[in-house]
Amino acid sequence: MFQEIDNYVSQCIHLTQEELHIFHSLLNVREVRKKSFLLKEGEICNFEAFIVSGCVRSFFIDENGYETILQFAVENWWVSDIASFSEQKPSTIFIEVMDDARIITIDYQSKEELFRQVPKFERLFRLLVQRSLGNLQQRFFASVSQPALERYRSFLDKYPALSQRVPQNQIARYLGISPEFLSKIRKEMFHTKNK
Amino acid sequence: MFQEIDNYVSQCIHLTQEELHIFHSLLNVREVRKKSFLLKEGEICNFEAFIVSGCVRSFFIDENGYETILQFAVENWWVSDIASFSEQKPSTIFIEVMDDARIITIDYQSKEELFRQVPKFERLFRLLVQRSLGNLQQRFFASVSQPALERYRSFLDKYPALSQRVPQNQIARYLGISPEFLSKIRKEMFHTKNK
DNA sequence: CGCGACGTTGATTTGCCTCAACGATTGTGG
DNA sequence: CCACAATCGTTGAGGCAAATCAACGTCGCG
Repeated sequence: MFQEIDNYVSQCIHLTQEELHIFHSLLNVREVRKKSFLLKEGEICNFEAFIVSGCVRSFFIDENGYETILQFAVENWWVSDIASFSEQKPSTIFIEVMDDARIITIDYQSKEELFRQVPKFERLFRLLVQRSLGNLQQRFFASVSQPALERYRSFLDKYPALSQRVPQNQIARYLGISPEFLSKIRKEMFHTKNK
Repeated sequence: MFQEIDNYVSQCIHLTQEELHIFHSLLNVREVRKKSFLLKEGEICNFEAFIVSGCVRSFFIDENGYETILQFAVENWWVSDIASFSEQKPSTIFIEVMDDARIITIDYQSKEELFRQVPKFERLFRLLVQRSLGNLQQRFFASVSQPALERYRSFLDKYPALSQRVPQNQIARYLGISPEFLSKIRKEMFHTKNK
Protein backbone atom coordinates (compact mmCIF):
# COMPACT_ATOMS: atom_id res chain seq x y z
CA MET A 1 0.00 0.00 0.00
CA PHE A 2 2.60 2.54 1.11
CA GLN A 3 5.50 0.80 -0.52
CA GLU A 4 6.13 3.35 -3.26
CA ILE A 5 6.00 6.39 -1.03
CA ASP A 6 8.17 4.70 1.60
CA ASN A 7 10.76 3.99 -1.02
CA TYR A 8 10.67 7.58 -2.09
CA VAL A 9 11.00 8.93 1.43
CA SER A 10 13.81 6.60 2.36
CA GLN A 11 15.97 8.09 -0.37
CA CYS A 12 16.16 11.29 1.64
CA ILE A 13 15.74 10.41 5.31
CA HIS A 14 15.95 7.31 7.46
CA LEU A 15 12.93 6.41 9.58
CA THR A 16 12.32 4.01 12.45
CA GLN A 17 9.38 1.60 12.40
CA GLU A 18 7.65 3.84 14.89
CA GLU A 19 8.10 6.97 12.79
CA LEU A 20 6.96 5.19 9.68
CA HIS A 21 3.82 4.24 11.50
CA ILE A 22 3.09 7.84 12.48
CA PHE A 23 3.68 8.87 8.91
CA HIS A 24 1.23 6.35 7.50
CA SER A 25 -1.45 7.25 10.02
CA LEU A 26 -1.47 10.81 8.68
CA LEU A 27 -1.88 9.89 5.01
CA ASN A 28 -4.96 9.32 2.89
CA VAL A 29 -5.24 7.09 -0.14
CA ARG A 30 -7.56 8.05 -2.98
CA GLU A 31 -8.53 6.71 -6.37
CA VAL A 32 -9.33 9.45 -8.85
CA ARG A 33 -10.79 9.18 -12.32
CA LYS A 34 -9.74 10.68 -15.62
CA LYS A 35 -10.99 14.22 -16.24
CA SER A 36 -11.76 14.89 -12.57
CA PHE A 37 -10.11 17.83 -10.85
CA LEU A 38 -8.03 17.68 -7.70
CA LEU A 39 -7.96 21.45 -7.53
CA LYS A 40 -9.54 24.38 -9.34
CA GLU A 41 -8.52 28.00 -9.52
CA GLY A 42 -9.83 29.96 -6.57
CA GLU A 43 -9.98 27.01 -4.19
CA ILE A 44 -7.56 26.67 -1.31
CA CYS A 45 -5.29 23.72 -1.96
CA ASN A 46 -5.65 21.38 0.97
CA PHE A 47 -3.32 18.60 -0.05
CA GLU A 48 0.05 17.57 -1.25
CA ALA A 49 -0.35 14.48 -3.41
CA PHE A 50 2.07 11.68 -4.21
CA ILE A 51 1.22 9.77 -7.41
CA VAL A 52 1.29 5.98 -6.97
CA SER A 53 -0.08 5.29 -10.44
CA GLY A 54 -1.71 7.24 -13.24
CA CYS A 55 -1.06 10.72 -14.52
CA VAL A 56 -2.17 14.24 -13.62
CA ARG A 57 -1.30 17.70 -14.85
CA SER A 58 -1.25 21.12 -13.23
CA PHE A 59 -1.88 24.18 -15.37
CA PHE A 60 -3.15 27.72 -15.32
CA ILE A 61 -5.35 29.62 -17.70
CA ASP A 62 -4.40 33.10 -18.83
CA GLU A 63 -6.74 35.99 -19.59
CA ASN A 64 -7.08 34.86 -23.21
CA GLY A 65 -8.25 31.43 -22.15
CA TYR A 66 -5.05 29.62 -23.10
CA GLU A 67 -3.62 26.95 -20.84
CA THR A 68 0.00 26.65 -19.85
CA ILE A 69 1.03 23.44 -18.20
CA LEU A 70 3.23 23.70 -15.16
CA GLN A 71 3.80 20.03 -14.54
CA PHE A 72 2.91 16.54 -15.64
CA ALA A 73 2.98 14.25 -12.64
CA VAL A 74 3.28 10.51 -13.04
CA GLU A 75 4.39 7.66 -10.74
CA ASN A 76 6.59 8.83 -7.85
CA TRP A 77 6.02 12.52 -8.40
CA TRP A 78 4.47 15.01 -6.02
CA VAL A 79 1.88 17.52 -7.11
CA SER A 80 0.27 20.43 -5.29
CA ASP A 81 -0.03 24.20 -5.40
CA ILE A 82 2.61 24.94 -2.84
CA ALA A 83 1.87 28.64 -2.58
CA SER A 84 -1.82 27.99 -1.98
CA PHE A 85 -1.20 25.07 0.35
CA SER A 86 1.48 26.59 2.52
CA GLU A 87 -0.15 29.99 2.89
CA GLN A 88 -3.70 28.64 2.79
CA LYS A 89 -4.73 31.16 0.18
CA PRO A 90 -6.75 30.74 -3.06
CA SER A 91 -5.02 28.88 -5.81
CA THR A 92 -4.24 30.24 -9.27
CA ILE A 93 -3.93 26.84 -10.91
CA PHE A 94 -5.91 23.75 -11.84
CA ILE A 95 -4.89 20.16 -11.20
CA GLU A 96 -6.62 17.62 -13.43
CA VAL A 97 -6.40 13.86 -13.73
CA MET A 98 -5.30 12.76 -17.19
CA ASP A 99 -5.32 8.99 -16.57
CA ASP A 100 -7.12 7.20 -13.72
CA ALA A 101 -4.80 7.51 -10.76
CA ARG A 102 -4.10 6.22 -7.30
CA ILE A 103 -2.75 8.99 -5.10
CA ILE A 104 -1.62 9.44 -1.54
CA THR A 105 -2.41 12.80 0.01
CA ILE A 106 -1.58 14.66 3.17
CA ASP A 107 -3.51 17.71 4.32
CA TYR A 108 -2.27 20.86 5.99
CA GLN A 109 -3.04 19.93 9.58
CA SER A 110 -1.59 16.46 9.17
CA LYS A 111 1.58 17.82 7.65
CA GLU A 112 2.10 20.21 10.54
CA GLU A 113 1.35 17.35 12.92
CA LEU A 114 3.91 15.25 11.09
CA PHE A 115 6.54 17.96 11.48
CA ARG A 116 5.73 18.18 15.17
CA GLN A 117 6.03 14.45 15.76
CA VAL A 118 8.83 13.66 13.34
CA PRO A 119 10.92 16.78 12.67
CA LYS A 120 13.06 14.85 10.17
CA PHE A 121 10.30 15.47 7.68
CA GLU A 122 11.20 19.13 7.60
CA ARG A 123 14.36 18.01 5.90
CA LEU A 124 12.54 15.78 3.42
CA PHE A 125 10.23 18.51 2.30
CA ARG A 126 13.01 21.06 2.21
CA LEU A 127 14.97 18.86 -0.17
CA LEU A 128 11.88 18.20 -2.20
CA VAL A 129 11.02 21.87 -2.63
CA GLN A 130 14.67 22.67 -3.28
CA ARG A 131 14.71 20.23 -6.16
CA SER A 132 11.52 21.69 -7.58
CA LEU A 133 13.05 25.13 -7.44
CA GLY A 134 16.13 23.94 -9.32
CA ASN A 135 13.99 22.34 -12.00
CA LEU A 136 11.75 25.35 -12.43
CA GLN A 137 14.79 27.60 -12.70
CA GLN A 138 16.14 25.45 -15.51
CA ARG A 139 12.81 25.58 -17.22
CA PHE A 140 12.55 29.34 -16.84
CA PHE A 141 15.98 29.79 -18.37
CA ALA A 142 15.09 27.54 -21.28
CA SER A 143 11.82 29.32 -21.91
CA VAL A 144 13.50 32.68 -22.31
CA SER A 145 16.72 31.67 -24.01
CA GLN A 146 15.97 28.69 -26.26
CA PRO A 147 13.82 28.49 -29.38
CA ALA A 148 10.88 26.09 -29.36
CA LEU A 149 12.67 23.42 -31.36
CA GLU A 150 15.41 23.03 -28.79
CA ARG A 151 12.96 23.04 -25.90
CA TYR A 152 11.07 20.26 -27.61
CA ARG A 153 14.25 18.27 -28.12
CA SER A 154 15.16 18.67 -24.47
CA PHE A 155 11.70 17.53 -23.48
CA LEU A 156 11.93 14.36 -25.55
CA ASP A 157 15.34 13.77 -24.12
CA LYS A 158 14.39 14.33 -20.50
CA TYR A 159 10.97 12.65 -20.49
CA PRO A 160 10.95 9.97 -23.22
CA ALA A 161 8.16 8.05 -21.49
CA LEU A 162 5.91 11.06 -21.08
CA SER A 163 6.14 11.99 -24.73
CA GLN A 164 4.47 8.67 -25.54
CA ARG A 165 1.85 8.94 -22.90
CA VAL A 166 0.67 12.51 -23.27
CA PRO A 167 -1.13 13.96 -26.30
CA GLN A 168 0.86 16.28 -28.48
CA ASN A 169 -1.21 19.38 -27.84
CA GLN A 170 -0.57 18.98 -24.12
CA ILE A 171 3.14 18.85 -24.74
CA ALA A 172 2.84 22.04 -26.75
CA ARG A 173 1.10 23.70 -23.80
CA TYR A 174 3.90 22.51 -21.56
CA LEU A 175 6.52 23.96 -23.86
CA GLY A 176 4.69 27.27 -24.00
CA ILE A 177 3.84 27.14 -27.70
CA SER A 178 0.67 26.56 -29.71
CA PRO A 179 -0.22 23.02 -30.80
CA GLU A 180 -0.11 24.16 -34.43
CA PHE A 181 3.41 25.39 -34.07
CA LEU A 182 4.58 22.17 -32.45
CA SER A 183 3.18 20.32 -35.41
CA LYS A 184 5.22 22.50 -37.73
CA ILE A 185 8.34 21.98 -35.68
CA ARG A 186 7.94 18.21 -35.83
CA LYS A 187 7.52 18.33 -39.58
CA GLU A 188 10.71 20.32 -39.81
CA MET A 189 12.54 17.87 -37.53
CA PHE A 190 11.68 14.79 -39.55
CA HIS A 191 12.27 16.59 -42.80
CA THR A 192 15.82 17.67 -42.04
CA LYS A 193 16.61 14.38 -40.36
CA ASN A 194 15.92 12.21 -43.46
CA LYS A 195 18.12 14.10 -45.81
CA MET B 1 26.21 43.28 13.41
CA PHE B 2 23.74 40.43 13.10
CA GLN B 3 20.69 42.51 13.87
CA GLU B 4 19.15 42.44 10.40
CA ILE B 5 19.56 38.72 9.88
CA ASP B 6 18.29 37.95 13.37
CA ASN B 7 15.17 39.96 12.65
CA TYR B 8 14.67 38.07 9.47
CA VAL B 9 15.12 34.68 11.09
CA SER B 10 12.84 35.47 14.01
CA GLN B 11 9.95 35.99 11.62
CA CYS B 12 9.97 32.26 10.91
CA ILE B 13 11.37 30.49 13.95
CA HIS B 14 11.99 31.29 17.59
CA LEU B 15 15.51 30.81 18.92
CA THR B 16 17.04 30.71 22.38
CA GLN B 17 20.09 32.79 23.25
CA GLU B 18 22.16 29.64 23.06
CA GLU B 19 20.90 28.73 19.59
CA LEU B 20 21.40 32.26 18.36
CA HIS B 21 24.99 32.05 19.50
CA ILE B 22 25.59 28.83 17.58
CA PHE B 23 24.02 30.43 14.52
CA HIS B 24 26.29 33.48 14.67
CA SER B 25 29.38 31.38 15.14
CA LEU B 26 28.76 29.70 11.81
CA LEU B 27 28.33 32.89 9.77
CA ASN B 28 30.81 35.05 7.93
CA VAL B 29 30.55 38.76 7.26
CA ARG B 30 32.01 40.22 4.09
CA GLU B 31 32.22 43.57 2.37
CA VAL B 32 32.13 43.34 -1.39
CA ARG B 33 32.70 46.00 -3.99
CA LYS B 34 30.73 47.03 -7.02
CA LYS B 35 31.47 44.98 -10.14
CA SER B 36 33.04 42.11 -8.24
CA PHE B 37 31.59 38.63 -8.63
CA LEU B 38 30.39 36.41 -5.82
CA LEU B 39 30.01 33.54 -8.25
CA LYS B 40 30.82 32.77 -11.85
CA GLU B 41 29.44 30.17 -14.19
CA GLY B 42 31.24 26.85 -13.76
CA GLU B 43 32.26 27.43 -10.16
CA ILE B 44 30.68 25.49 -7.33
CA CYS B 45 28.61 27.84 -5.24
CA ASN B 46 29.89 27.62 -1.71
CA PHE B 47 27.63 30.09 0.03
CA GLU B 48 24.19 31.32 0.70
CA ALA B 49 24.32 35.06 1.19
CA PHE B 50 22.07 37.41 3.11
CA ILE B 51 22.26 41.03 1.99
CA VAL B 52 22.67 43.50 4.84
CA SER B 53 23.18 46.48 2.56
CA GLY B 54 23.89 47.12 -1.09
CA CYS B 55 22.61 45.39 -4.17
CA VAL B 56 23.58 42.33 -6.19
CA ARG B 57 22.13 40.53 -9.16
CA SER B 58 22.16 36.93 -10.34
CA PHE B 59 21.95 36.21 -14.05
CA PHE B 60 22.85 33.72 -16.71
CA ILE B 61 24.23 34.15 -20.19
CA ASP B 62 22.70 32.29 -23.11
CA GLU B 63 24.53 30.91 -26.13
CA ASN B 64 24.10 34.22 -27.97
CA GLY B 65 25.80 36.12 -25.19
CA TYR B 66 22.66 37.76 -23.87
CA GLU B 67 22.05 38.06 -20.15
CA THR B 68 18.81 37.23 -18.39
CA ILE B 69 18.53 38.36 -14.81
CA LEU B 70 17.13 35.88 -12.33
CA GLN B 71 17.09 38.09 -9.30
CA PHE B 72 17.98 41.47 -7.91
CA ALA B 73 18.86 41.11 -4.26
CA VAL B 74 18.82 44.09 -1.93
CA GLU B 75 18.58 44.52 1.85
CA ASN B 76 17.07 41.48 3.60
CA TRP B 77 17.14 39.19 0.59
CA TRP B 78 19.00 35.94 0.21
CA VAL B 79 21.00 35.11 -2.88
CA SER B 80 22.72 31.92 -3.98
CA ASP B 81 22.64 29.29 -6.67
CA ILE B 82 20.66 26.74 -4.74
CA ALA B 83 21.08 23.92 -7.23
CA SER B 84 24.85 24.37 -7.29
CA PHE B 85 25.10 24.87 -3.55
CA SER B 86 22.93 22.02 -2.40
CA GLU B 87 24.28 19.46 -4.83
CA GLN B 88 27.81 20.87 -4.86
CA LYS B 89 27.92 20.91 -8.64
CA PRO B 90 29.10 23.60 -11.10
CA SER B 91 26.90 26.65 -11.33
CA THR B 92 25.18 27.91 -14.46
CA ILE B 93 24.78 31.46 -13.24
CA PHE B 94 26.75 34.55 -12.29
CA ILE B 95 26.26 36.64 -9.17
CA GLU B 96 27.60 40.17 -9.43
CA VAL B 97 27.67 43.10 -7.04
CA MET B 98 25.84 46.14 -8.43
CA ASP B 99 26.38 48.47 -5.45
CA ASP B 100 28.98 48.03 -2.71
CA ALA B 101 27.44 45.57 -0.31
CA ARG B 102 27.75 44.09 3.15
CA ILE B 103 26.75 40.48 3.14
CA ILE B 104 26.50 37.61 5.60
CA THR B 105 27.34 34.19 4.21
CA ILE B 106 27.14 30.62 5.35
CA ASP B 107 29.01 27.82 3.64
CA TYR B 108 27.94 24.25 2.95
CA GLN B 109 29.64 22.60 5.88
CA SER B 110 28.47 25.26 8.31
CA LYS B 111 24.91 24.97 7.11
CA GLU B 112 24.91 21.21 7.62
CA GLU B 113 26.48 21.77 11.04
CA LEU B 114 23.74 24.27 11.81
CA PHE B 115 21.07 21.75 10.89
CA ARG B 116 22.73 19.18 13.12
CA GLN B 117 22.95 21.48 16.11
CA VAL B 118 19.72 23.41 15.65
CA PRO B 119 17.25 21.36 13.60
CA LYS B 120 14.75 24.22 13.67
CA PHE B 121 16.73 25.75 10.85
CA GLU B 122 15.50 23.02 8.56
CA ARG B 123 12.16 24.69 8.90
CA LEU B 124 13.49 28.16 8.24
CA PHE B 125 15.18 27.17 5.04
CA ARG B 126 12.23 25.08 3.95
CA LEU B 127 9.96 28.10 4.25
CA LEU B 128 12.51 30.26 2.52
CA VAL B 129 12.89 27.94 -0.45
CA GLN B 130 9.14 27.45 -0.56
CA ARG B 131 8.62 31.16 -0.91
CA SER B 132 11.23 31.36 -3.67
CA LEU B 133 9.44 28.61 -5.52
CA GLY B 134 6.13 30.45 -5.28
CA ASN B 135 7.70 33.63 -6.59
CA LEU B 136 9.47 31.92 -9.45
CA GLN B 137 6.26 30.17 -10.42
CA GLN B 138 4.48 33.50 -10.62
CA ARG B 139 7.26 34.87 -12.70
CA PHE B 140 7.25 31.90 -15.03
CA PHE B 141 3.52 32.24 -15.59
CA ALA B 142 3.90 35.94 -16.33
CA SER B 143 6.75 35.38 -18.74
CA VAL B 144 4.72 33.00 -20.90
CA SER B 145 1.29 34.57 -20.64
CA GLN B 146 1.73 38.33 -20.40
CA PRO B 147 3.08 40.79 -22.96
CA ALA B 148 6.09 42.86 -22.02
CA LEU B 149 4.07 45.95 -21.19
CA GLU B 150 2.10 44.22 -18.47
CA ARG B 151 5.15 42.54 -17.06
CA TYR B 152 6.80 45.94 -16.81
CA ARG B 153 3.75 47.39 -15.06
CA SER B 154 3.78 44.51 -12.58
CA PHE B 155 7.44 45.06 -11.93
CA LEU B 156 6.96 48.75 -11.18
CA ASP B 157 4.08 47.83 -8.96
CA LYS B 158 5.86 45.10 -7.05
CA TYR B 159 9.30 46.68 -6.72
CA PRO B 160 8.86 50.48 -6.80
CA ALA B 161 12.13 51.02 -4.97
CA LEU B 162 14.16 48.79 -7.25
CA SER B 163 12.96 50.56 -10.36
CA GLN B 164 14.64 53.72 -9.06
CA ARG B 165 17.80 52.01 -8.03
CA VAL B 166 18.56 49.80 -11.00
CA PRO B 167 19.41 51.02 -14.53
CA GLN B 168 16.74 50.57 -17.14
CA ASN B 169 18.64 48.11 -19.28
CA GLN B 170 19.00 45.81 -16.27
CA ILE B 171 15.26 45.91 -15.72
CA ALA B 172 14.80 44.97 -19.37
CA ARG B 173 17.05 41.96 -18.87
CA TYR B 174 15.03 40.99 -15.84
CA LEU B 175 11.79 41.22 -17.81
CA GLY B 176 13.29 39.11 -20.58
CA ILE B 177 13.22 41.81 -23.25
CA SER B 178 15.83 43.94 -24.98
CA PRO B 179 16.69 47.36 -23.55
CA GLU B 180 15.61 48.95 -26.83
CA PHE B 181 12.20 47.41 -26.59
CA LEU B 182 11.71 48.53 -23.02
CA SER B 183 12.49 52.04 -24.14
CA LYS B 184 9.76 51.79 -26.76
CA ILE B 185 7.31 50.40 -24.24
CA ARG B 186 7.94 53.30 -21.92
CA LYS B 187 7.40 55.78 -24.70
CA GLU B 188 4.09 54.09 -25.46
CA MET B 189 3.10 54.14 -21.77
CA PHE B 190 3.64 57.86 -21.31
CA HIS B 191 2.09 58.63 -24.66
CA THR B 192 -1.20 56.89 -23.98
CA LYS B 193 -1.28 58.07 -20.38
CA ASN B 194 -1.24 61.80 -21.24
CA LYS B 195 -4.14 61.75 -23.63
C1' DC C 1 -23.29 6.19 -37.72
C1' DG C 2 -21.96 10.75 -36.28
C1' DC C 3 -19.64 13.47 -33.02
C1' DG C 4 -15.74 15.17 -30.58
C1' DA C 5 -10.83 15.09 -29.84
C1' DC C 6 -6.65 15.34 -32.14
C1' DG C 7 -3.19 16.49 -35.57
C1' DT C 8 -1.87 18.95 -40.00
C1' DT C 9 -1.34 22.68 -43.25
C1' DG C 10 -1.45 27.34 -45.21
C1' DA C 11 -2.19 32.49 -45.05
C1' DT C 12 -1.69 36.33 -42.45
C1' DT C 13 -0.31 39.07 -38.52
C1' DT C 14 2.36 40.55 -34.56
C1' DG C 15 5.43 41.08 -30.65
C1' DC C 16 9.82 41.48 -30.06
C1' DC C 17 14.74 41.24 -31.72
C1' DT C 18 18.88 42.89 -34.17
C1' DC C 19 21.66 46.27 -35.93
C1' DA C 20 23.11 50.85 -36.46
C1' DA C 21 23.29 55.53 -35.41
C1' DC C 22 22.86 59.27 -32.30
C1' DG C 23 22.50 62.44 -27.81
C1' DA C 24 23.22 62.88 -22.89
C1' DT C 25 25.53 61.97 -18.80
C1' DT C 26 29.12 60.27 -15.94
C1' DG C 27 33.63 59.09 -14.82
C1' DT C 28 38.61 59.14 -15.38
C1' DG C 29 43.40 59.68 -16.57
C1' DG C 30 46.69 62.97 -18.43
C1' DC D 1 40.37 70.98 -15.61
C1' DC D 2 39.73 69.45 -19.89
C1' DA D 3 39.33 65.57 -23.17
C1' DC D 4 38.03 61.35 -24.12
C1' DA D 5 36.02 56.97 -23.13
C1' DA D 6 32.26 54.45 -21.09
C1' DT D 7 27.76 53.88 -19.95
C1' DC D 8 23.07 54.67 -20.68
C1' DG D 9 18.76 55.73 -23.00
C1' DT D 10 16.35 56.72 -27.52
C1' DT D 11 14.88 56.11 -32.27
C1' DG D 12 14.24 53.95 -36.79
C1' DA D 13 14.56 50.22 -40.35
C1' DG D 14 14.21 45.66 -41.27
C1' DG D 15 13.63 40.78 -39.99
C1' DC D 16 12.07 36.53 -37.76
C1' DA D 17 9.87 33.27 -34.52
C1' DA D 18 5.69 32.14 -33.18
C1' DA D 19 0.59 33.32 -32.72
C1' DT D 20 -3.91 33.46 -34.72
C1' DC D 21 -7.46 31.94 -37.66
C1' DA D 22 -9.58 28.87 -40.70
C1' DA D 23 -10.06 24.69 -43.11
C1' DC D 24 -9.53 19.89 -43.55
C1' DG D 25 -8.37 14.75 -42.59
C1' DT D 26 -8.44 11.02 -39.28
C1' DC D 27 -9.30 8.44 -35.82
C1' DG D 28 -11.73 6.22 -31.65
C1' DC D 29 -15.94 5.90 -29.25
C1' DG D 30 -20.78 6.49 -27.31
